[in-house]
Amino acid sequence: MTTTNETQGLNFLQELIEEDRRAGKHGGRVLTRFPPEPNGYLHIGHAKSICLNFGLASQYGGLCNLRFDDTNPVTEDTDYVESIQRDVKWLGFDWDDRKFFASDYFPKLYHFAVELIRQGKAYVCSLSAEEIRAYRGDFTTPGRDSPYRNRTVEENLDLFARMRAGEFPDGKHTLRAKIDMTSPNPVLRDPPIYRIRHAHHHRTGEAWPIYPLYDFAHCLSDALEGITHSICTLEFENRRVLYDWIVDNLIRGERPYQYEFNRLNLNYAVMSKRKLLKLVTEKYVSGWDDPRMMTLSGLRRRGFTPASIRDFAQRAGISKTQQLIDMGVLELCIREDLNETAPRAMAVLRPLKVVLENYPEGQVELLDVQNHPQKPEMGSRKVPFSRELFIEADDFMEVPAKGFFRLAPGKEVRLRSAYFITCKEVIKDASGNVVELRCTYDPATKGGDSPDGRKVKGTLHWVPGNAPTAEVRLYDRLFSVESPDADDAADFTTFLNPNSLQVITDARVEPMLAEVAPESRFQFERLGYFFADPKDSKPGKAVFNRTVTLKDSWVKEQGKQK
RNA sequence: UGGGGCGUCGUCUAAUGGCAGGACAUCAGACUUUGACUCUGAGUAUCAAGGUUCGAAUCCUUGCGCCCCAGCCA
Repeated sequence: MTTTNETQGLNFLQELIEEDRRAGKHGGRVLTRFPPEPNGYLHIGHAKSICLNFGLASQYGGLCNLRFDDTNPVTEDTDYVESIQRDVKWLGFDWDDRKFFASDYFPKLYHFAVELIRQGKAYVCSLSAEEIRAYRGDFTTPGRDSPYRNRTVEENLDLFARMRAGEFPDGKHTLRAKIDMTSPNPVLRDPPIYRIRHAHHHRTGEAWPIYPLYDFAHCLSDALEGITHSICTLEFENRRVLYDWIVDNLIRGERPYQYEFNRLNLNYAVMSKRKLLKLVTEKYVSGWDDPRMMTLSGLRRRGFTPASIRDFAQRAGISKTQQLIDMGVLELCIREDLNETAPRAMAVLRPLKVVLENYPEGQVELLDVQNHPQKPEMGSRKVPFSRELFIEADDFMEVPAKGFFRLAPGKEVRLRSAYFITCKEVIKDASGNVVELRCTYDPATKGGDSPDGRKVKGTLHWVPGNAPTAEVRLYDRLFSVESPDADDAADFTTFLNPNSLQVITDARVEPMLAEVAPESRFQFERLGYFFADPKDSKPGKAVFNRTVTLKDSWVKEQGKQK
């Protein structure tokens, strides 16, 4: 899955693991983990981490655990646990029976904490949250010791036991690691490792009134599972010394090590869970699986394939520099996949009626149309052709622009796999809108080839005049600026793209498309790749989501002419 | 401001003291029954200044810029 491109070197983590294996570290073993907190849905950035952790493991003959980092009961929920598993599986990865929860380790973590107290390296602090903050100092001024720092081991043991017993209200005490209040790294200024929280936990219920904090729980969970390489993102870099301090004090022998790589950012999108949550709860989008969301469930509903996302993660790459990937890369990945696999079909988004004046009234021909121009093995289908049809309104210009080689008065074009037609007359309504084209067809060009060898520049897609309708949802990037969250002053929602969703309820589609099963993928020729919506599409009432457009050098050309 | 990290084409990523390469994007062209796909070609980069060296993106020094850290979130 993570195949190393031959022209590329190894990334720094692959190098590091290879060095470790050469040196016989961990006995040559590789065990990684993907550690989501179940407080939101997975997004494309998580996909990079999943591909990395599972990919590295499989590349080096190891395994990757799925571990829910569920140490904060107030934000976490089983719905999230389920969505995360669904998404990881969908992406194509398997944790077998290695599904773990940090909450499974609560008893062991509690004993580790007691052990730390016994070593004189942790104490119960009775400062309030505000006081702790005040005592911590800031970047330039060192912190001051808590007045509770020198409680005896016995007193700490007693207090911690009573915290665990639920004797104290939230916030009354914390258990803190006793490290160094003057450290230049604020992470080491006696960080709290347990807090009192009388809350319902999605798995342990009311069993625990105290919960470990990330820094304490994560490294020890890694150690308990025998993780060798604990890979996280760059913002955890300053915490590595604390990771090491805890592990060094509590784990003997084989131990995990933390390494950091760059988080993936995409332009014209937001990636933080907090912001995605806000989009959902404040209804800027229809839900976590809104096809405009860069969540895995959103991308899935948009029509992205797991392979395209894996390819994307591979192309993004791993390093330690800030990464802002161009949306074009994601689009390339899905186009490349779907170009190979998606059968072609014809749909007209903005129908313009065409009447073929010389085509016999009442006649219907079933024309044979290829399902894929480069893949005859994908077969063909029949599309009914008759006197009345629809073409795309955009494919006609009464006064053709320079370089426009579609239909215009007096001009001849090809209808895909059908006939050459020539526009004879333009019919308008009272307000001057073009409502119908009167054309003639050349019976000798059946199938789209002219026996006399005359060429035609444009080929248009079409549907029969009695074509069924379908709903089509056109999606565009959710934000109109490259970095919606770069501006601290303005809320990111002010940069939402007002045109990110356009719903067409009366598109006309070739008959076969109206009966398609949900989750079918097609290329609508000349328009883009479309996906029958998993929730809303039904045979007889089709709803298509546009996954991505085709590249369009005509709109680009028009842009240049302006 | 103290600490931690990072600076290579517009973007992402290689080159591990020895020809700055690849991908995306861009531009030009070929092909085309999808203005798609495919193919061909082009331009574009080592943050800066010094130093070490036969030779520096790589090593050293100084400077500059960007990111992260002052939750009882992860």
